[in-house]
Amino acid sequence: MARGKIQIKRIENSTNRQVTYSKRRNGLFKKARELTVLCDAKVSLIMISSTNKVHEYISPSAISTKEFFDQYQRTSGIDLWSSHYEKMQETLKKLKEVNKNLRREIRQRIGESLNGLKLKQICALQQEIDESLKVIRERRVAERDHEEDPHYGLVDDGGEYGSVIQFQHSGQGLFAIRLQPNGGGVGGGGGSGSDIKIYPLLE
Amino acid sequence: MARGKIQIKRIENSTNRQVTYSKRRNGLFKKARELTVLCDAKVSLIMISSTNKVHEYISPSAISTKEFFDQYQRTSGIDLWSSHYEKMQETLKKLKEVNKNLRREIRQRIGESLNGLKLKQICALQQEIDESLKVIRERRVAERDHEEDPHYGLVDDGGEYGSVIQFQHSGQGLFAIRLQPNGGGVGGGGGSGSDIKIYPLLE
DNA sequence: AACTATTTATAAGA
DNA sequence: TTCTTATAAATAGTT
Repeated sequence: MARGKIQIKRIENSTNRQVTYSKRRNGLFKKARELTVLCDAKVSLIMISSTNKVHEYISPSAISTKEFFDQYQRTSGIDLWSSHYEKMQETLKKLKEVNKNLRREIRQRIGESLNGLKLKQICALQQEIDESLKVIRERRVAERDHEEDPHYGLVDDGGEYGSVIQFQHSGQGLFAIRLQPNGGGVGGGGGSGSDIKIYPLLE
Repeated sequence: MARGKIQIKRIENSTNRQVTYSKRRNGLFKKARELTVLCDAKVSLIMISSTNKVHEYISPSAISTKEFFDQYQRTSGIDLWSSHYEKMQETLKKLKEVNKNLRREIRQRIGESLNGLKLKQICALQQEIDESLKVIRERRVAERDHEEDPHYGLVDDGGEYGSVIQFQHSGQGLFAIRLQPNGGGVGGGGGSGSDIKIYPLLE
C-alpha cells in the first residue's frame, strides 16, 4: 500500500515476507487495541509466523486467553470446531457457486449456453466480445512488430502468466483444458505440442 | 481516521460505537486475511462486541487450526474429524486454484493479462475468439428472425440460464468485477449501461 | 530502523 | 444499513 500496489498473494522472497509480517503484525495489533478501546469489545488475536513464532494480543478486559475462549463458548453456545467447520462448508459452497458462474461466463463467451439469453443480451455479448477481439488483435500486431524489430529479436518472459485456456467437452461434463506455454527454452527445438492441464469440476 | 482525527477512547454514543465496531471489525478481518496470505502465517482472530456478538476469523491455511485450539483447550472427539477436515481443506485449495485459472481465462478473453503470452498464443487466442464471435453473431441473427416471426412473439424462459447470481458485498475482501450484458427487459427502455457482476475471491 | 510516495482505512455525513 | 468523500493511517519499496 505504498510505493506501489501489491497483489495479495504469498510473498516469495523470504526476507521481504519476514519484514512485511513484522510490519503488518504491528499494524494488526494496533487496530485490535483500538477496537478494544473505542468499541468496548473483547478481542483475541493470535498469529503464528511462517517461522512458527507466536504473537498474541488479548484485550485486557478478557483477562486470559482461557477465559476468553470460555466466554466465547458460552456466548456462542457453539463448539469452536463445529463453528469453524461450518464456515468452511459455507466457503466451499460459495466457491463452487462462483466456479459455476465463471464456467458459464466462459461458455457463453465461446458461444455455448446461449439458450437462456434474450436477444438484447446476445447483442451485448457480441459487442463485448467484438471489443475484446479488437484489443487482442491490436496486441498481436504490436507483438509481431516488436518481434520483427531487429533490435529486440525474440523475447521470452518465461511465461509467468501462463497462457490461453481452451475448453473441450468430454463425456464427463465440462473440463477446462489449458494449453501451456512450452517450458522449453527459446532456442530449443522442443516439441510444438502443448502440455494439457485439466481442471476437474470437483463436484 | 478521516473527516477528522479521533481520540482512542471509548465511544460514548452507543450507535456510533456500533457503527465504528462494524466498520473496524471488517477492516481487521481484511488485514488478518491479507497477513495470512502475504506472509504465510496462521491467524486466529475472535471479537466479541459490547453487545456480546461474536465474530471470528481463522486462517484457512491453519491446517493446524487444530493445533491452535489444542493449545488452549482440550476437546475430545475431534480426531474423527481430522481426516474429513483435511480433505475439505484440500478441496478448498483446489477450487481456489481452479477459480483463479478460470478468472485468468476470462481476463485473457477480454484482452487483459496478455503479457505472458507469446505471439503464437495471442494469435491462437484471437482466432479462437473470432470463431466464438461468429457463433454468437449467427445465434443473434437467428434469434432476431425468431423474434420477428409473428408465430412466436416474445419468449421469456424465466432466466434459468440467464445471468449469474450476484454475491452481495460481504466485506470479505477481494472481488472480481464483470461487465455483464444488460439483464433488462427487451422492450423496456432500461439503461444502456451494464450490470456489474461481483464474484468474491474468497481468499 | 527511517523515510515517503502511495495506497488503504475510515469518520462524518447523506 | 450502505455509499460517498475528505482526511488520517498504514505500508511497499528504498536507503
